[in-house]
Amino acid sequence: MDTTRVKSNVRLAWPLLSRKEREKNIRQREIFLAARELFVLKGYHNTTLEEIAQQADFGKGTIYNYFKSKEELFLGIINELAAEMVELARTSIKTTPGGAREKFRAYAAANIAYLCENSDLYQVVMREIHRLDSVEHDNRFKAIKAGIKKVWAILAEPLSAEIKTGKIKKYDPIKLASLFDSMIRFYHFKRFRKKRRLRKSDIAEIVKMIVAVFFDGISGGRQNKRTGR
Amino acid sequence: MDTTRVKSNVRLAWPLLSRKEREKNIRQREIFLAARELFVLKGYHNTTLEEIAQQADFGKGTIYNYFKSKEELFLGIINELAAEMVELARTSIKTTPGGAREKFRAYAAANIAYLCENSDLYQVVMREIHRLDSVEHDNRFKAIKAGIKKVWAILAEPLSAEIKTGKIKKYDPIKLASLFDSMIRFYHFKRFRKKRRLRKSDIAEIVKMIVAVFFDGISGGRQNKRTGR
Amino acid sequence: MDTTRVKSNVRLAWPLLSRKEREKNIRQREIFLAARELFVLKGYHNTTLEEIAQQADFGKGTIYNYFKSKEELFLGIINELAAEMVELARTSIKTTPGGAREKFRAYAAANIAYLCENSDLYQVVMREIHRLDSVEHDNRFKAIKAGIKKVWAILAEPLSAEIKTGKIKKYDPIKLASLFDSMIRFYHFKRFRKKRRLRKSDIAEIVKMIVAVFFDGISGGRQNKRTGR
Amino acid sequence: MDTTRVKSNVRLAWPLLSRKEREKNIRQREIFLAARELFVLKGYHNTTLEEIAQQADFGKGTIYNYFKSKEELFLGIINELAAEMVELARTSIKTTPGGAREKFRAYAAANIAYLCENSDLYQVVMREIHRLDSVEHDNRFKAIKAGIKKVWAILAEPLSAEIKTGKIKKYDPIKLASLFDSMIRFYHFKRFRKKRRLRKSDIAEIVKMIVAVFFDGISGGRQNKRTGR
DNA sequence: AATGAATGAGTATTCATTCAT
DNA sequence: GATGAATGAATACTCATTCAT
Repeated sequence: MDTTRVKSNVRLAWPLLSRKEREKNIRQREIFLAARELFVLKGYHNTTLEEIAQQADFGKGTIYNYFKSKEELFLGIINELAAEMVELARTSIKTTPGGAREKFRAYAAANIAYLCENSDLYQVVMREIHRLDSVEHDNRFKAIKAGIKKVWAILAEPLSAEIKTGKIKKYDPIKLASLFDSMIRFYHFKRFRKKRRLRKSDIAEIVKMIVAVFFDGISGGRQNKRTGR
Repeated sequence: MDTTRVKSNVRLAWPLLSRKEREKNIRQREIFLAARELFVLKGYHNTTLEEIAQQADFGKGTIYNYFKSKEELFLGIINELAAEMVELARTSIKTTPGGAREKFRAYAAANIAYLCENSDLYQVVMREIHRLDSVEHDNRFKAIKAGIKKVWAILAEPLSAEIKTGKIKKYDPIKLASLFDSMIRFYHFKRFRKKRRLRKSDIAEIVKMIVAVFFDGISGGRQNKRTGR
Repeated sequence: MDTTRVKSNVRLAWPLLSRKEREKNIRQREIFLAARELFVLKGYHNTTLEEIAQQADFGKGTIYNYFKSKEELFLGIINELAAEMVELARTSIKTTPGGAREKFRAYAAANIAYLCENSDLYQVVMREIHRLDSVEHDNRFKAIKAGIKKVWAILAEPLSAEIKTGKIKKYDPIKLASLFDSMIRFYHFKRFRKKRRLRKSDIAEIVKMIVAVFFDGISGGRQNKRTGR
Repeated sequence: MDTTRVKSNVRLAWPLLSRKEREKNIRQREIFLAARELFVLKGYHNTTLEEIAQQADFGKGTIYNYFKSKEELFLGIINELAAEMVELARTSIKTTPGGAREKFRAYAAANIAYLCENSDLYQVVMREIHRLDSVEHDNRFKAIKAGIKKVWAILAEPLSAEIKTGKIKKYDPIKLASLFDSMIRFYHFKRFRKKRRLRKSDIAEIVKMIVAVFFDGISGGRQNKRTGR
């Protein structure tokens, strides 16, 4: 685009968006993040648009130039999370070399790290996601439902492969996948015990334990003496 | 009325509660259950006191003779669940003979069965529990936080014992306990995929799988052919 | 009803409504009238529920115990007017002895007198009725549309009869009826010229003129000297 | 650009308005018409400036360069109508040869034809005009009030003349004038019964009937067979 | 004790108007 | 001049809570 600016042949590769559009996106993102932060802090129902506006440092009405309603704002947040979770799973599983164990280790690490960074986001989504069964909101949550299923499908693949080779016991791979997902989530329950930010080593340790238990169980045998706590 | 109330003071033998008090308790319970059913069905925020009153077949004002506020009603429900979960854990673990594996199997079965019966209750609690971090509600949820910790402590005990004998690898028993808890919860995530009520055999199968994975891992070896899918 | 109160055989004929219901009706009427007064004064859009509540001397929420919405309140007012107009027409036409001229004279007098008493009501209805064509409100105004048609049908009857006898010229009686209605309405346009309440003699005079013009036209001839101004 | 703007000062010969001013007027007219169309379609309150701007193909802010406010825009429309109605009356009455009957026939035809062409405009004005009594808007509607009075005065003139000659009965000519106006308006009430556009012959027929009734009344005698239905 | 009518604080949303670009 | 993003006052409606009966 913008062929008039010929001389500078760099950086023009991508724009596609006018300055206005880019600024619009930025502001939309600002509102998005403000809403996220507040939903996280106080929950969906307990957050007023007034507060979101204040947090975003915009007027109340401005928000409606970017989002159709409070609910859409919320759904946007949820769907973003869903999409990122799927992307996370895909990347971890596909690009990590090795077998299921290595792939799952990578996935667990990435997942926990991500949810750590965005642990608040995770909280708010989990907090509200249980409306899933509520009739009226049913179809609005399609995206996240689909996302979860997709993640499980992605995780199930390497399991399937190794089940065929006998390297993994014959369980329903989808069930295993979702079981592993639950185990990852266990970490987040712990979080409400200690508020402190976690260090990388903490995550690594947690991941090691989850993966070890998932693949080898807790029974018997000699085992790493140091980390085994 | 109340022909037992003759001269005799016998009736004090057991109840310790006057007829009035007993009736009061009964009515309180009625309201409690009505609220629970609705919270479950529609979520805390989407349930009005009007509806609860109707469901309980009482006047709206009457509810305030039994509960200080809508929130207290809700906290009552949550705390009841917490107490029951603790009781469930205690019973399963203490009374089941055998080692950790047997005790955990019993606990998992009891827990899932219970949450199955009261799956709706579970849903509503999970739906709202994430406010735990929310500053303003922090202390109101003390009871359930304590309950969860208590459950973990109970579960950790047999693990500790077997870790000492080397029958179980050296992990932090509390972490293991909460990890197992997460695995049980995995079942509930599946629930929003299929609405149908589950049969007893379904539960048994799920329990078998969870316990097997938890204790033995998914790796290798010959394995029960029937359940292993 | 209420056969237990046998002795007093008077005044029990009608009640059918408990004291509560009667009080409810009274309060509903109070709100109704308050709304009417304000709609009249400031128009539908410029009247807030807050104001209505204040005028009715109730809390804002109370209004919603009696009317589903502001719009329903308004439609209630409109429909009431419509119903009363029909009743007015029916009574005037059916019960007045004599021919079309006498019946129309009675109708015009009754109509003007009524709209005089409730001239404000008439104003507000006219003010908003022109939304009739607005797509979205179309079916909500069914009642008043039907009412107007009904009035015309009632008026058309005696005209039809006399057209058959040749006493009245051969025009479409429905058109004549609506034309007469328009002529009555002319009086109301005048109203915005002079605010003062009108005396009975004013109405009589107006009616005489309208009826005279409608039946005999303005052309020619000797004519009643007193009213003819 | 603007090649006309050469040295010559000729272009001042006629317009008295600079090109700028002329363009300004044109744009103002565009906005005016856009607003009119929308007010007509959806009513004053239900039309947003956003929509007007879009319809006029201008930016929202631009409108404020031409009109001080939404209300002024609306008042402009009303006043224009008033002015045109006066002009219509003046032309019809003054230029039509013959007596009152002929003049009134011409006026009725012109009026109905005009309001037909602009029936929507008429609707919106009528829809809002009843605010006339509303205290706060009182003086803003001065122009249209004056317009209506003026129209009546114009109509009253030929009536006066013929009253003096005895050709018309002795009624207050102003009252007669406004009564005739009401009769014309009867046509517009009918409109909400049938949406279809009306043909010229329909108008002619209506006019004939109104004039006939107004001048001769509906009573008795032989009468034009074709139109008399 | 039971009731439910009354209450009004609280909220999402709209839209005329302003103003920086 | 033209623009439209930003604004926030304004408003219909909800619902937990109170209290007179």
